[in-house]
Amino acid sequence: MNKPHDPASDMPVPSGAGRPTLKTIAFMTGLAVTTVSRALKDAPEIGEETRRRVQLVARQVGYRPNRAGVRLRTGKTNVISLVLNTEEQIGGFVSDMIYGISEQLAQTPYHLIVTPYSRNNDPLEPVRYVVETGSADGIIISRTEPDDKRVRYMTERGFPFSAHGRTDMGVAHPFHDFDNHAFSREAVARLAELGRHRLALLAPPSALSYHRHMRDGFSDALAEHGLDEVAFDNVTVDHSIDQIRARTLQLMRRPNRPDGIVSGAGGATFALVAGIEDAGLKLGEDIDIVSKQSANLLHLFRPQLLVVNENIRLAGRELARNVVGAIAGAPVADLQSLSQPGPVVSFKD
Amino acid sequence: MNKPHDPASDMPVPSGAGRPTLKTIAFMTGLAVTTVSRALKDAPEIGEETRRRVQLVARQVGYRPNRAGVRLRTGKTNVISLVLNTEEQIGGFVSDMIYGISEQLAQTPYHLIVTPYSRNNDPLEPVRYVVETGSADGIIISRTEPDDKRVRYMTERGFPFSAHGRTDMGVAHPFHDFDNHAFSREAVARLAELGRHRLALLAPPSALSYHRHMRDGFSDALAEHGLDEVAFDNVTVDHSIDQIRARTLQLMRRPNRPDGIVSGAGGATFALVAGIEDAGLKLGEDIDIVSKQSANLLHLFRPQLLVVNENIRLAGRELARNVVGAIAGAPVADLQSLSQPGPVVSFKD
DNA sequence: GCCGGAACCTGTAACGTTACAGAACTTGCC
DNA sequence: GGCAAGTTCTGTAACGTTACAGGTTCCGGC
Repeated sequence: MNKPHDPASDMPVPSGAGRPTLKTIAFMTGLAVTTVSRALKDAPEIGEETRRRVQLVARQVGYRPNRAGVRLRTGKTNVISLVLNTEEQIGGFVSDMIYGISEQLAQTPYHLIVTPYSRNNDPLEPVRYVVETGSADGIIISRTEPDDKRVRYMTERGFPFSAHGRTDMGVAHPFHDFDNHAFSREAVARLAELGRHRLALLAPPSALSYHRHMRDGFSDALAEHGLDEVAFDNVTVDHSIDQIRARTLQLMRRPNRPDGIVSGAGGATFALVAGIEDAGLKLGEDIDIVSKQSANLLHLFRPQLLVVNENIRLAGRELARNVVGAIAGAPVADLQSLSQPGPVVSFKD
Repeated sequence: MNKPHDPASDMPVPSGAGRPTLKTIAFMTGLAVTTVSRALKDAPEIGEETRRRVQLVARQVGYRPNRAGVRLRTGKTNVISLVLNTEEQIGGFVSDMIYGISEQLAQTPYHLIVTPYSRNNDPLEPVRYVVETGSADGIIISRTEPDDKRVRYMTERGFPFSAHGRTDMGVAHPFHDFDNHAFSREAVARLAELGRHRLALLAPPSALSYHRHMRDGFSDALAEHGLDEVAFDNVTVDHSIDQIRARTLQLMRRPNRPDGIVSGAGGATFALVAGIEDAGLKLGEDIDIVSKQSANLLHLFRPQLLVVNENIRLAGRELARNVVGAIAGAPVADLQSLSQPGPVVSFKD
């Protein structure tokens, strides 16, 4: 009666609306959908002429693979998730990070999706969500801890990720980090050079990995130069401006106040300086500060500040590169990088 | 011979690996996949008990709809795209924006994806990409222009979006904006109050919508208070720190230099102050500045600064709310909001 | 007893893609 | 001439979901 699968009879291609699919190209070239699919990804079993023909047509009609189709079939999402604490510190840290990641991903099929969590939530929660629902192929985390639940979770499951910061838990994993040990060593060395003797450190929260790095560099350099430490550990760079300012004021009123401070974050340094000036002391005379910064503002704030720049955009690029590498199965050793601090910069004319 | 579709024989459910799908729940409840799908979305033609049973099982096994499946079938992506210029100005504007959007989207099925473009690219390009590939259900744009190609493009195609900033092209569309007209009026009023007579405006780039708003508010208030304007239009808040600083120095060296400045952005104010001080002038004595800011840093920078806060996180929330509303088909009039500036804040003790 | 309709459920197909198993045709070799 | 192997293409099925078109059961009314 009726031949099954008469290709002309079952109207394989929608009238012209919508964007082109493999079916559209198959219809135009007279080939099977499978062939088209393969021709577009340069599979070996496709004839040279066919391949060229298909790719030409695909380009002409502006074919773009349907992400949902690919994702459903292959499980590959072509998405990288950046997991962020939405109450992160002052100073525009995150913008640069995102720009860096975007920059790097622009040349790949990956999209960047932002997965937030708030401070009161478990940082593992968003990671678990992404892994369990398979909503991304890889994750970028920050605020890494020495013994990090998220790193353990993803490592155990073989889920590709990259961490902003190292861990200390005996697992090799992709990361990018700034060498905070070198930073605080350099900072102390500079303060020693300036004849400062009693130094304090405004460090990151002790839960985070780079707390140790910065603190160790600080201590090592103190010993090396024979300087004294003034304890300043009731506050971190993550505290609010008002808290840092108030605690700094307290500190500066103590009889054995520091004459040099190393600050781990540019935003915090604003508050630090305010506290110092609240105490009636003068930057560059009574005390010197070496501060890390990611935005280029401190030299305008007080030209007496000594500054070390941290390039967060670069970190974003590296992290994106690493997580893409991890997805592609590159060896972990190739996916780890440490960014060295530049020189301590002075602006005193 | 063999009965077709013996439900027991064709192993409908994978052995236990992977996460649960509708099929899993269908198998567990003994219902059809269709029924399960409907029960989960509270369709009317499902029996009360069945609905409860299905929902219970779904909750127990931690069912989450496969986004790719939904997307492929319905075309709905459950994604909002934030289109960003990756070379945006100093000051961490974007972080807060993203936090605000995330916050708002957290209570919805929407994910946030960041779609970047660099300055040399056409701003329409990423928008076209998202619309053409259907990679999001809605878009948030910023840096809105009075006659905005992107707004026109999306409006013509009926693609849901929300703009950070208004347009002036005779189309009603969702937006959130800060009332920059009110800001500059207030700012001028305050400077008038302080006895300042010759004012300059550090405005946003003239291509952007809020340039006009801020400039008009400025001019209106000048007229109202009988003050003079000192031209300062060879530089905008988007210029680099060094450029703003240098041009400010030039400005302040002119014989008819201003004794009051209104600054449209916190980051630019840093450079502005630097330029003023380069000229040997003193803030609060020779000149007063009223500046908008989104990060809370200016009062630490110079307590003499007068400040108006702009809540970018709020803007993010509003924009997210608006674009979700637009997707849901809410009337445009409900998707427009204007944020009023707070009072001019002073920190001189 | 039969019909109409409500209430509730099922089966099929399709979204766009790719894995897999073949099919058709060519070529080389004995 | 026949057959194995290679080359290049095709067809089917499946990923998980929902739209749509039924199907079955039950009940009330005449």
